[in-house]
Amino acid sequence: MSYNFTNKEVADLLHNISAVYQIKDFNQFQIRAYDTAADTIEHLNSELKDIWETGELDSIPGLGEKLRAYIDELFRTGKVKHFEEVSEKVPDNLFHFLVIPGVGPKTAMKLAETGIKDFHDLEKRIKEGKLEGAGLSEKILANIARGIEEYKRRSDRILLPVAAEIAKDVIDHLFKHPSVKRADTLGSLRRRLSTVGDIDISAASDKPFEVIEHFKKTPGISHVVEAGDRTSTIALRNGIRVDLMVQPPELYGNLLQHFTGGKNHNIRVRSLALKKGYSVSDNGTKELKSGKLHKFTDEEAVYKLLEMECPPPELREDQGEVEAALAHKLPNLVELEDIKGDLHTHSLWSDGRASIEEMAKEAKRLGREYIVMSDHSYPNLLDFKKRLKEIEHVNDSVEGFRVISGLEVNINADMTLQVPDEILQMHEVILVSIHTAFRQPKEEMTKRIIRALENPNVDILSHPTGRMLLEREGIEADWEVIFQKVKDLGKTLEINAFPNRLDLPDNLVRKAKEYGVRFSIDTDSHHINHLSLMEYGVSVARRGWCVKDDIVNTLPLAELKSILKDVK
DNA sequence: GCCGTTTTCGGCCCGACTGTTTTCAGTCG
Repeated sequence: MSYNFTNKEVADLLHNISAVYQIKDFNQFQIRAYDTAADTIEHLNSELKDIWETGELDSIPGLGEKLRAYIDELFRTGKVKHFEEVSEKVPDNLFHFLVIPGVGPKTAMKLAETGIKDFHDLEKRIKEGKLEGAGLSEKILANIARGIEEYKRRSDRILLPVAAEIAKDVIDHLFKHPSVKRADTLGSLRRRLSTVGDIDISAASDKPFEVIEHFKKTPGISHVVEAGDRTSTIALRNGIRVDLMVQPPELYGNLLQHFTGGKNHNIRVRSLALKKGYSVSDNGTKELKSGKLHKFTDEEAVYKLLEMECPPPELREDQGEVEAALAHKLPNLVELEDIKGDLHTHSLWSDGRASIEEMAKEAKRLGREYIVMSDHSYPNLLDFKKRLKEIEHVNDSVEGFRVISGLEVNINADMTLQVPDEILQMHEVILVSIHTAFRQPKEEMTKRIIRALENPNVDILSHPTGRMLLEREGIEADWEVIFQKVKDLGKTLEINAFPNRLDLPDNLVRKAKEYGVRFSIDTDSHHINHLSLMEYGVSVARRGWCVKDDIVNTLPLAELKSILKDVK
């Protein structure tokens, strides 16, 4: 008998206990321990419950004796006595208010003590001016009101390419100020996470105040959230927040280093620096003994002073990259330029919006050597032979480029494939994927995928989890069993580059790589414009620590044939 | 509450901005 909690639920619980501790003015380092543990659990590669079941909780950094015992108690009994005791006199509704930007535990407590029931009640009372005497000044109340508006408008997170596009516009605007010498993305956008919350931007300039003033005039701005001497936050009309940090050019490397890494990466690096006698911040690296300040124009130098390699931004999550950088053993990650072809594309023959020839020409223009034309295998709609003829024809007419015949075949809910083997055998590359019955139980789903992989005609498992970012969760399956099977059968796992998929997700890519699995990075293009989305799949692969050799479509056509045997 | 090549106690990353604070608390990243 045990109770189920997702990683997110456990993380939220620990964050809530941290809030309770903050209200009670507990030791700040205890508070931090809860938040650190929560963050670690939220970003775990595997389900915490699975790790608990195999008795390996002690493999998780940041979980000591006490937190491990609490988590054990949680999974066994469904609750934690200590958590209940410590939150006994804390009103539950407090936690509703923590989602409002600018409202932390202390403010939330004041609101809860005033007898406000929930978010909507709060909104109503502020509008009606009924919150005087709550121990909150007018300015604070106005700030909360604005926070509520912002929270309501804020699309939770945005897709990576959307964020990248907005950031590009902001950076273009910044460069219109003559004093701006350099400008880049920072934070989760620079680390290329699949989805991004806030957009962080850096600028190098000797006139930070002027640049902040210029930033306040960014096109599309709704209002200025805050503005200081060299940092500022604005909210755009679409509800997205943009942070700007400015440093003079000689400190630009320090700035990039400080605001690129994830929280845990930064803590690791700065702790390490302290042991070596340095205090690291965006204002320079200070030698503690002499007080000497090292200023760096480039961030590589910050790491070099600490006798480390400079980890690529995508790796700065404290997932082993600090150790690798210290040992000078960072992987040489795959790059967009390494990609030679695209193994998953669609045309007018299924749900694509361009002909095979148009797709081939555009792919060639982008420098690719080949594509797999993998239309859906609609069994009653597709004239397979006629389509193969057309592929042949395009191969004759588009010179120096190869269209490989393929199909994307549904794995039916009953574990059969959408079309019979004789159809599969007519094609050079077969991708399989789940498009229906996403909510099957884990065991059944795992068996369903493995059955499909065991078909000797099948080459690639496409968008394996079926997730749609910001829309729906992926399927539940025993991924480690599947990865082992993919490896044993010599099949390929797809990293789907389409922006709302990015599937496999980066954490599972890393896990699959441990099993020695090889990957393809494919755009799943349905339009010629989609063919250039490859870079987002490459970002996922890089976040999963993939090098060139892990990716089959870095191979030129001649060598690809050694892996995809039916390719002529 | 966690952690260890200064180890089982005594430390724990660093800084910006806002409010009303004349030295600091709260929030955020």
